[in-house]
Amino acid sequence: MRNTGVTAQVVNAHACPVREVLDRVSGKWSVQILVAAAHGPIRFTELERSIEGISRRMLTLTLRNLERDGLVTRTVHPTVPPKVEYELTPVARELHETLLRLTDWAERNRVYIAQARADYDAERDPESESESEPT
Amino acid sequence: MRNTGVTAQVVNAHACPVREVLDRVSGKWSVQILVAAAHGPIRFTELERSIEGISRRMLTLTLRNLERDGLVTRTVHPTVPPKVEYELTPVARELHETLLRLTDWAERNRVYIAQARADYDAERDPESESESEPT
DNA sequence: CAGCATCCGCTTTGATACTG
DNA sequence: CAGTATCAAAGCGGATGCTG
Repeated sequence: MRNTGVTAQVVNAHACPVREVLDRVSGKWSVQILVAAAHGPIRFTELERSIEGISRRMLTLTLRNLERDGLVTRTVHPTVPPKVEYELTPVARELHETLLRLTDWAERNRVYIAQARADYDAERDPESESESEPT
Repeated sequence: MRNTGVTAQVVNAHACPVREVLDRVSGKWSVQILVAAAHGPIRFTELERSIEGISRRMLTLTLRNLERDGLVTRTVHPTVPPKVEYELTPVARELHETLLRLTDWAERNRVYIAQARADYDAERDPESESESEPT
């Protein structure tokens, strides 16, 4: 995320932006957060619970990065029990749309990929799969 | 890449496929390779040189994963100096198309994001930027 | 409730050297 | 040419404990 360094810049102009996106989205939780927040303003704890596997630390860190990149807005309500809401920015909503295309691709080819993996693994380690017929 | 574990599955059905894609593409070099190979069959060394920052090890590993997922085909030409060519599968080409959308998003909003970052950083560390006016 | 700081470990990556 | 094997370094993520 933070530092791709020189390596990313040697590739064509095609790849650079791709890397940019990826670096911004490749975080283990970034996308989940984006998805969770896509429905509208959401509180810290809400996020924490809807993603669940995430730790507080990661939620905070990722949120910060997202905020830094102008993808989410952070609104603090100075109430007695603190209340902070996060919301996607228009730019992030666009990204979310794009992410949906990827989702679509994943869904359409999920079986293909699973199969490819199975085949590949079966050939490399036939021992663990007695029911297949390599030859 | 290989193991997202339980954490990925607790999120909605929306996010799962996203994670799948991400896990498959989030590798530091996966996308570059996909892009580099999108032009047609390409040899190992060609890839190594066109991506440049990549190490042999990483190129091999990433290529293997891509192959395992059925995203690239590996063709070995049994010639005296070994010749191996990699090519995207139709499925990978589709992914590549989708990646292009992301690229597009990145290009369209690159400035916005850079600005957002600058602003954010300026507010957190005004010291290093004397020319801005925090207040 | 929301968030930060610290420590700690696993995974990923890189450097280097060797082989069919 | 196209890998593979090994080793060490780095980054990322998790657990825990402490605040406003």
